[in-house]
Amino acid sequence: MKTLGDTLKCAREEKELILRKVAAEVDIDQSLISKFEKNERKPTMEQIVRLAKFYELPESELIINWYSEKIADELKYTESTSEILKVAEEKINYYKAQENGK
Amino acid sequence: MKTLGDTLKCAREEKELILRKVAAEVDIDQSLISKFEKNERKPTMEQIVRLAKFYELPESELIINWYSEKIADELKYTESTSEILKVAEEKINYYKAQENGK
DNA sequence: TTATTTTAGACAAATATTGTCCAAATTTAT
DNA sequence: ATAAATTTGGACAATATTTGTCTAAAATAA
Repeated sequence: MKTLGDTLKCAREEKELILRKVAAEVDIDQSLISKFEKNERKPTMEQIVRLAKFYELPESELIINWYSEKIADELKYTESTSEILKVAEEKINYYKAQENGK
Repeated sequence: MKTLGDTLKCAREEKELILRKVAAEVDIDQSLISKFEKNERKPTMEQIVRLAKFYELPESELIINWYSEKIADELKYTESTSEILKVAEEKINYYKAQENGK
């Protein structure tokens, strides 16, 4: 299972960059970036965008990983998760339909 | 689309109770309960449990609603939501499998 | 070993959530 | 219509959660 952290770490290793260097370029503390790679902290959306740009990764891939991990974290110790996700999707579709027909 | 707030309000009206009364019984400010019913605030899990008990509603129904609304809120203005949910489910299943085989 | 890179942990700063109160608005009853 | 009761909105303080920063320990490479 490839995590957001894995993706970021791979991207950095591909380019053979050290944390200090990336940190300077994207203006994020190197310790934070290390934690992103180890999934100990979640980047903010703005950080995601900057990292995607810097590593030349598709932003959408990172965002999908970001949200799905957030949700997985929330439901990790919960029952009826597939039911919850099913209902969540229904509600989202309902809200979005509302928005369009506004 | 039946919300958690709808469920709580219906339950209260079924029993013909006023907010003040419920508030006293479950020890939650009546203004808060009003907001729960209008989906302006989310109850905490503890409050969910107390309300379910008081109204004699299945706790799991409320919890499913609670989580699914939380997720729907998070994804309301996001793209690729069904992809996100799909990936989220995969990750959850992965984590849970890990837990069992620990 | 020494130098470099990565990681862990503590802590303050910034955000977000929650509970409480009160008065305005709404509804119901007289 | 007025008065009484109920519901609701909004402001604010209290709490909790998340985030950024720093420092030094741990790990890795030279």
